[in-house]
Amino acid sequence: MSTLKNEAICSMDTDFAQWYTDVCRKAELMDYSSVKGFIIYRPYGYAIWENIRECLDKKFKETGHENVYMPMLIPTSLLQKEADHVEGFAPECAVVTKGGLDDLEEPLVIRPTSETLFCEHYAKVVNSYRDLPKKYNQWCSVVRWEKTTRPFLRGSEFLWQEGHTIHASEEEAREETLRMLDIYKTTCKDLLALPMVTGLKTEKEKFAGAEATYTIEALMHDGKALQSGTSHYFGQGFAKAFDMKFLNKENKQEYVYQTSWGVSTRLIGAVIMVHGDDNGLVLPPRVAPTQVVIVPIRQNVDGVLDKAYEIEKTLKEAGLRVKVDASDKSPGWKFSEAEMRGIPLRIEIGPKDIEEGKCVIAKRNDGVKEKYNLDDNLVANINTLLDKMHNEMYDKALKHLNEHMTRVNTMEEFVDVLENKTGFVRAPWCGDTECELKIKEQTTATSRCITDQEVHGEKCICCGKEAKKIVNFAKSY
RNA sequence: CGGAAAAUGGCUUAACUUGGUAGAGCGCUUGGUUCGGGACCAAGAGGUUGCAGGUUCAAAUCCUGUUUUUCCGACCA
Repeated sequence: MSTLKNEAICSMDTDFAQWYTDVCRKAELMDYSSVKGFIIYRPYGYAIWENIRECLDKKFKETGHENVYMPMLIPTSLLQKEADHVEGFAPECAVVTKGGLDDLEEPLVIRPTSETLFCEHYAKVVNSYRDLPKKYNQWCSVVRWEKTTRPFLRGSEFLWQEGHTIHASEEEAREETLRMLDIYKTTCKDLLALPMVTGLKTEKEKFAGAEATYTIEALMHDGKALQSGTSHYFGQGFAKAFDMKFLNKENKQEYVYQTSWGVSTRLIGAVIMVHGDDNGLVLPPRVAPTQVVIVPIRQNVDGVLDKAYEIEKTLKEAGLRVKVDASDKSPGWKFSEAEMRGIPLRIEIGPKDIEEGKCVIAKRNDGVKEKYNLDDNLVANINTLLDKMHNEMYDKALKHLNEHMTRVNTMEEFVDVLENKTGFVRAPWCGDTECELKIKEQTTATSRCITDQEVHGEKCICCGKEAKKIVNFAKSY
């Protein structure tokens, strides 16, 4: 492995925030627009999102969900129907007040999330238990007027999917909430090589209007947590506010049981901050827009480019996403470029290799270079390498997560671990929002999720009262 | 939203303190030689300095406002 450092990218240890920004821009994932918090998703960055979307969309459909599209604008009065919901979202809404040159009768909110729109629609179309469940999803962007913005992690506009389902029973809705949480978790593992910590949010952290919020939390390279997706059980809260009733089997009116769940382009931020290194992005093979880049060496020597294209054709036919870099840059330049963009495998092919009937394949995650025969096994070898890389990346991330998951019993330990070791800190908690706020004030750490660990007489690290839960705390993005 | 810093060809930047024709490196274009970790030669193109005002004979430079970005807090997916 070369020790060459790309000068364009700040090293992670020098300044992690700067490193992150450098990677986003130099890997050409995004660019800034002239409106604060609204970014341009460049082709390479958007392609990652498309791959995430494709994978999830398939799973949503397999589990009986249908895609729909709701309007972007919500009448203010509609957003205000559910008290907790409006209280949670009102401070960060962008509002349209003019149509053409005239003031609007009623201001229209640009959707920060679409619960209210789905509720209004569901209330109209559902009459009987025979109409249930309704399991809709939409892919769209939402707008939340954020004060501090960062590419992919927190934007004023971001791309996401929001699933909204209604059911005839609490049991079925709760099942749905957990099913979608599991789909998120397994997709993160199988597609993005991201291990997730999952659990229930506390009262303070849960979604505005939800009865229960489940979360998937990832641990970034710098020891901070990132909420990467949520799945909510709403009970009948919205149903009552929006009058979503159905006639059940006993011929009685009943309110529907509801869920919603979403993941966003924030997942791209997680991929960058979990897998990346000082040479740039490192993309998990299954989500990488380009899985293999072929770099011809001495490409103007007869037969070299032909061979490169021949390999490309073979790999493409095998369903791999592959590109030949036939630009007239030097090979070294191409290597660096491919590394910066996180392309999983790089095939080097030159006159010497062709003579030997071989090629060199370099792995992005660890830089290991090996020779492979240019024979019928090449595709199989590459697929093996890609799977191996995926597992190595997941295992490395999981190791990092496990090493930064610390159980403590006192406030002193809590502060010490948080400051010196970073990562998730597991601590007993009495269940009081008061204590959560105090912990946040003292340490800047927030509760990320409640674990399912049993409590055996431990005391709350904040107030010393009987603990009710063991909670994962962390500093977070 | 508070505190700090920044904005000059595509990128990194010089000139700003002390006002006087915006300079470089990389990248880009054309031609040629190269090619196993960011190659080289030659000839070109590209900026009026984030935006808006003000001061001045004269503004990248001084003043005011504003927008965007970065970092630190508060808020939040």
